[in-house]
Amino acid sequence: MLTKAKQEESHLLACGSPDHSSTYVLVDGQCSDQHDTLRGIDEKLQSEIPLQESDLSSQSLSKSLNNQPSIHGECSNSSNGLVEGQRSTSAVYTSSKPEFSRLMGEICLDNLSIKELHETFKATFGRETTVKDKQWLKRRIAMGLTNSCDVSTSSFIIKDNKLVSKGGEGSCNKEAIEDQAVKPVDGSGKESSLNPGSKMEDQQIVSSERLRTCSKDYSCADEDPLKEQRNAKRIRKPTRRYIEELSEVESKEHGGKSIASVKNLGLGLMSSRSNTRPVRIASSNRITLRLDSLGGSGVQIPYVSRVRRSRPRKNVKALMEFHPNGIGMAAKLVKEAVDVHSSEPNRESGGIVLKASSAPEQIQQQGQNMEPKNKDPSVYTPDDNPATVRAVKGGVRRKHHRAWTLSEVMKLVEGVSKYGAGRWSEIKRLAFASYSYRTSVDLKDKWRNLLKASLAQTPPDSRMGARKHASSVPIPMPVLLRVRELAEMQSQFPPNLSSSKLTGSAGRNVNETRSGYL
DNA sequence: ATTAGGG
DNA sequence: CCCTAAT
Repeated sequence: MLTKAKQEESHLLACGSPDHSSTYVLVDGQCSDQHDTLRGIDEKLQSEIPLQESDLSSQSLSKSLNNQPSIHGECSNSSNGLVEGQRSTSAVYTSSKPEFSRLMGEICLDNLSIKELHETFKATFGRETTVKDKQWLKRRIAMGLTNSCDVSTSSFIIKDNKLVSKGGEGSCNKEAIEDQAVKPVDGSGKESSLNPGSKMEDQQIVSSERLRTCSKDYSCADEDPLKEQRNAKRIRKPTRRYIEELSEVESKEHGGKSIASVKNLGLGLMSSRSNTRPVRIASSNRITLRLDSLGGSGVQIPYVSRVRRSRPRKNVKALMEFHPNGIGMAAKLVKEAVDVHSSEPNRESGGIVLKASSAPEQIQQQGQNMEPKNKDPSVYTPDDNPATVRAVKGGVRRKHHRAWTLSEVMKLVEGVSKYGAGRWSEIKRLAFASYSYRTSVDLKDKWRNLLKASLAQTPPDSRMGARKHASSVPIPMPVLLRVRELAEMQSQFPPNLSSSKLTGSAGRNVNETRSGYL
């Protein structure tokens, strides 16, 4: 067992970058300058390809496209062997990935006309292309869909931005490249230097996870007493909310009032605090109102500038029991809020307040979270910077709403294909280890949306001109198709854990297969 | 602590 | 996204 794990680990390490996420360079109409630049480059690239093909990208390309059939073969062999009695979900899901890639890369794309290729390209990258070269189109699309990152595009992008030539690296660090693609010259060095750390982390997590999975598989015999799920949805009490989602209107009004109410309540405790931390009343609406409705005592609590909520909320609830009296509770809450600020600096709460004191925490945060900001040019948002929280305006939004990147989506899809829909925590820990935002719930939600989209994509282009959906990333249809496929598949073979009482060889194959993508 | 669903 | 209920 242990030795096997060791082997796998080393294999993993040998495979180079564990981050197999895609590196397609997306650009869409929103950034017009880049758009134009890229457009021009498309043509340029077209002619450059032969050259690069000969040296760098030819092997990587062939690796990404041609190598997979072998993996696939190996995989289907193993699964055929063991699918007999008890089905191994792992094996099944794992096999679907290469299948998909091959499908995309060879079957689909090969049969498409140039026009169709153009459409697919547009769907995949969110922009048009004028390139006529069928091969080139197929490759780019396949790349975008396959998550393979070693391609000519990377080197070329960097070249265009006059960045240090990363082209030498056969294995590309996607995040670094993407960062640089967006924010070429300035302080990006900091972030890129941090990347190796994340890579290591990723690897370690993966390998340890693999161990865990393995042992679990062996320990669990087949059990199927509860096989009813999937049919009946979980029934739940008609959910009763504490308070309706605040409307902007309400917020405005309370923004001004809360000051007064605070003063009236004479929470002197605040004034002492206010020396250290600038008062932020505008943003306290939400919590305030919530407390208000909870306590019923009309308490208004400032300072709690949109705290992470998950933690404080618990406390609020607990406190409610013992402090029907609003003031005492309020005091405690304030303290809580302060604690949160100091110990858990995060975008939501931190922002402004932290800016006053010092910034080192932010750096640390960046390092820990390895937030690949602005990975995707096409979904670039101006206030994407965690530190650049919406300051003045009273519109403290929720979690800043990070648009899902195509690469994120694909990671998600891949994760679901590997671990099954529903194992969000697993997917979170593995596929999304480097994305600190994106909670498992986020993943779940996104998957739900993807599913919806994939099922309702029948009318491809009815009316409703292309005005709205340009804002968010247009999910490539192939991906949607895969989503649908996975959904169907998983409804048939519920990812009932245990699933595999694999024989040694089967388990090994599964793991090896998976590492093939890393 | 995680997951499913409703909002 | 957020929130609650269920597990």
